[in-house]
Order: sequence, then C-alpha cells, then structure tokens
Amino acid sequence: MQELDATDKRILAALDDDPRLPVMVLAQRLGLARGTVQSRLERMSESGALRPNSSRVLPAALGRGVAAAVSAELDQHRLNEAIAALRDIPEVLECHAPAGDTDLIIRVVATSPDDLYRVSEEIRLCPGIVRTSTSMFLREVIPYRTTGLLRE
Amino acid sequence: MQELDATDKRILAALDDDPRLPVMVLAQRLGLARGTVQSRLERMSESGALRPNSSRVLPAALGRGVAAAVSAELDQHRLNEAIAALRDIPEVLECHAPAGDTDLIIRVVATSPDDLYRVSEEIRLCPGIVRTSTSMFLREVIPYRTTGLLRE
DNA sequence: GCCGTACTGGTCAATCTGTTCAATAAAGCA
DNA sequence: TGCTTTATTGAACAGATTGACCAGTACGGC
Repeated sequence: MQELDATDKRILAALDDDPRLPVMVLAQRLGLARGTVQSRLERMSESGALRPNSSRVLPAALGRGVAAAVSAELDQHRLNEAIAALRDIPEVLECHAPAGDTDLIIRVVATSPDDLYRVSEEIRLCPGIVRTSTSMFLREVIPYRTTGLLRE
Repeated sequence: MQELDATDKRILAALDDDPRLPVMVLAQRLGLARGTVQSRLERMSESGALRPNSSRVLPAALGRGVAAAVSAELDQHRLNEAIAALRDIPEVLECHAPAGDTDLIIRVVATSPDDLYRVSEEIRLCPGIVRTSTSMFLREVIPYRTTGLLRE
C-alpha cells in the first residue's frame, strides 16, 4: 500500500463531506492544477488506501441500531474454518485477533437486543468456536473518524 | 435518521468500489431514471445515513499500521471530561461504552508498538480515567465491511 | 549538469450535471 | 371504489465537468 502524503490528505479532507465534489472545484479550492488532483484521486483509489464506499453506510441506517463486541475462544486447530464461517454472517462487520487471552474480537450489529442474542448464538455455533462472551454497546461515545490523522 | 430501502441499497452497492461513478452510468446500470438516482443520492447524503468520506481512509495508509483496543475504567463523575480529552487524541478512532465491567472501549491506532505505548499513556493521563488495559491487534481477520447487510 | 518524476496551465470534444416539466405509476386513506 | 399524495419516469436545456492530451516548468537524486 502507498503511504499518503500531505497533498493526498488535503484532497481527502476536502472530500470529507461530499466525495462527489467535482475535480475542478477541488482543484481551485486547494490551489492545485486539475490534472494533479485527478491523478492523485486515481492513484489513491488504485492503491488500496481506501475502504470500499459501502463502509460509509451506518448500520443504524440499515436497521441495525444495536452494536456489540463478541469475544470468542477458539479451537486453534480450526481457526480458518471459524473465520470462514464468520465471514458468512452479514452481521459480523469486522474481526480482529488480539494479543492476550481471547482469540478473536468480533464486531457485530443487530436489529434489537433479541436479534443480538440470535447473532451471538450464530457465532457460538460456528465450527471451531468454543466459547463466546458478548458485550453490548450502550452508547457510541465517539463515532468512527480519521479526521484527526488527516490533519497532520 | 432515515432507513434505507432496497433501491438505496442497490445504489450504494453499485457505488461500492467507485463512489464517483457518474449518476447517468449508475442509472442505466440499475435500470432507473437518472432523476431517481440523483434524488436518492441527495437524500442519503442529507439524511446522515453515511459516515464522512474520510472514514474510508485506512489508518495504515496514514502510517498507522498498529491497531489496538484500550479498555478504560473511569471516575464516573468525570465522564464528560474524559470523553472530551479522548476526542482530542487523533489516534483515538472510535469509542464505545459497553455494558459490563469496563466503562469505555477505545479503538486506537499507532505507527509502531512503541508509539502505541505512547498513545495508551496519553489515554491513561486523560482526566477522569483511572485505569486502562491495552490489547494490541495482531491481525485484522475480517476487515470492516457492510456488504452483507447491503445485499438484503 | 542531466534525468526522471511530478506539477502546471492550456486545449479539445464528449459527456455529465442541475434543473425544469408533464405524464405515469404506486401507495395511503376515506 | 375513488381521491390524494408521493415517487418515478422520460425528455429537454444550457452550462459545467470529464478524460485525454500537450508543452513548459520545478525539483530531487545521481
């Protein structure tokens, strides 16, 4: 992956609210030539520095107002099996392997507390998953952002 | 916030890779009138169903290849103070208040394990934060996605 | 001093945008 | 059932934007 430089960050920051801002507008707003902005936008989309656009969609707008983290303990021999099964659950948004006692931390969403129970059950039943512990998020204290890092 | 319907989701799914796809192309690809796509795009950006574009930027592309979750225990009387302080740390990407024993779960990134130490120190020093416990992510097993939910 | 790379500022035709409009579904309600 | 409201369609327009070029310039490394 390509590291983004200061100009890239300025472009991204300017696109923050409206990613469909015309290139010309961007260019004059940033004091750059149109071609420059254009080529950098192209490079950034190619380089894989950006998540797919759908990652912008708030789960709440898809009816998933409930969020939680599920910690899972694994049968280490069946790691890949478990991951494949998790990948097939749409409510699983993300999954990390932390250092420490838990093997996986799984970000999930659901339509209701009851639905969350169903989802965590579905996770518990994945092959290779031995034990899970679900902790529901009561509040989103700071919504996901990268703005601070862009301003450096 | 407005709930997204099937057409909205189809539009978003079509925009998944390239959010700058021209409206005309979208319309014919989805078999819709241009005006329809246009008004829905407008409504979606207004309705707050989408995160800012900058949330697409991978921290790794900003030199933050190290990710972690910091669990924090709070002095409950100083909750807002703590949150305000956390908001000022650019490496804090997100923060949730879960049900259970920990008060806050803080998503952070850093340039290196050493830098992660610095960041978690900075969190520990926030007013109102009593104790923290950092667990570094060794691997991103499933990168953030909402694709599954969009296809419903 | 030379080279490669990136940026600038300019042009071009083709396409797209924002905006209107009347006509046509579709959906909710009496 | 019939009426009202709302969303969608297809069409038109002028004006702006796009992608593709180009030659000239700035800059860092060798």
